[in-house]
Amino acid sequence: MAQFQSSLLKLLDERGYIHQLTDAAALDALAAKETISAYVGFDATAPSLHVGNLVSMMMLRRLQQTGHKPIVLMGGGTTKVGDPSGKDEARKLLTEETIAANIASIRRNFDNVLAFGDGPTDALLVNNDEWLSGLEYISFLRDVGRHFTINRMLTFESVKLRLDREQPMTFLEFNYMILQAYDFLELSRRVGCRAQFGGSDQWGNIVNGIELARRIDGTELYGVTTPLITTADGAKMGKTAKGAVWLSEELLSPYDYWQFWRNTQDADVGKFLRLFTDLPLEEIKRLEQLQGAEINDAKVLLASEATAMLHGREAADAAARTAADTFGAGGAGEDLPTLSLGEGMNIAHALTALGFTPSNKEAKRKIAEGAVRLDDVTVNDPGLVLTPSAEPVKLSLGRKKHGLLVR
RNA sequence: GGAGAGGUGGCCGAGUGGUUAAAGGCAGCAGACUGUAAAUCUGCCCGCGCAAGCGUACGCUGGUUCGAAUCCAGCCCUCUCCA
Repeated sequence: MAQFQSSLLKLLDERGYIHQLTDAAALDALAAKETISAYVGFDATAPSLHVGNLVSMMMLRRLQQTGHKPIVLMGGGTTKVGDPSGKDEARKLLTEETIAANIASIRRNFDNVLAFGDGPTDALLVNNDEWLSGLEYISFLRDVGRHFTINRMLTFESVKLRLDREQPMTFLEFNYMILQAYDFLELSRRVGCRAQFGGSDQWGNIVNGIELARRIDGTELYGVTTPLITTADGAKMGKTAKGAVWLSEELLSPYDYWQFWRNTQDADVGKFLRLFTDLPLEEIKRLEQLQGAEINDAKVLLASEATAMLHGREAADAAARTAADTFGAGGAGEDLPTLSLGEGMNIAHALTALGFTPSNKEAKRKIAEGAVRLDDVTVNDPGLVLTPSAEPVKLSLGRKKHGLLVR
């Protein structure tokens, strides 16, 4: 493993963020010498980022921690075009209003992760729509388009995949990678951005940008990609059956977010602590070596630190307290999801309303299996009608899903 | 353009007239064991309904039949080979 001089690359390296870098020595020297700025591009297709984006977000945080300037690039313009990779069919195009609303709410995902402002190392948020929408076709083709060969573009994974399957790929989408490369050039011109970070799937796009800037402006730019973060059993991290693990609390409550981290596998604890918390490495080393039930302490710490970074210390503490009350003491914490019974409600409907079961049918099955409890007493009657009581009642499905029924 | 093969539940994949809400696997959920872990074993796994029952479902549209995922016709899409 390379020995880095700059605190930035040292930190990224020892915490496990680095998969590939373009010119390691030069970037290292540059980061050791001066304050640099680097960016990560994010899609604006949804109103929130998810855990899959977290590694890149953390890279920006590390950048700021080591005295550099992070740039969050929102793909307002590129989202209008649609990334051809990922899904194998063309995405539906979003309206400008939706994109703007998405960007505004994604910005809040960063509230506690980065410090924004006007200072030299304060984070900056830019929208590539600023420069992409104003592009003039002919001059863009002459200045930028001539640096891309179709031959090369056709070899890109995202393109090849489509063509191999004979799925249509529109000219619009085909331009996506050029626009992404152009972003890097534009950011280097506008704010002197020197590096781009991204997932390993972004390697091609990053290299395109670096090459483009070298050819047009003669500027040296750098790229760093992160490894694909998988769980110990090989699954892509953050993908659950219910979909993405969202970062915004409107889509996933801080309590559920805390639970997501709390349920990390033993084998992943060290890796995740390094990537997703600011805990010192010596402590992480100690924590990941805990054996048996003791490693649960490390998971609690992981959950609380990760939640605090996103939702604030207060929300993290509340989630931790609720978990301790519910799982440790066998009681019920105040942070559990609650359901208002109103006039009374069938128990199966309540389970579905809380999101514990996908359908009433499934809820009844779970009751038949003996998995449903009211204040820790197993429920046997699938037709049970719940009536509101003064005191909240705890409704549980299995070991992990708990909710409060209130009047 | 020609010839062949095929489109089945979240995914893979069996099924070629009735007992088929559709084998099996994966994923998922629950139970046991544990540590809110992993592994393992067991159960569940379209929806509505307290229930009886009802509604949807095997690419699309129509047809044959008491009865169709299964047969027929047309259409759409995919794959392989030839031009």
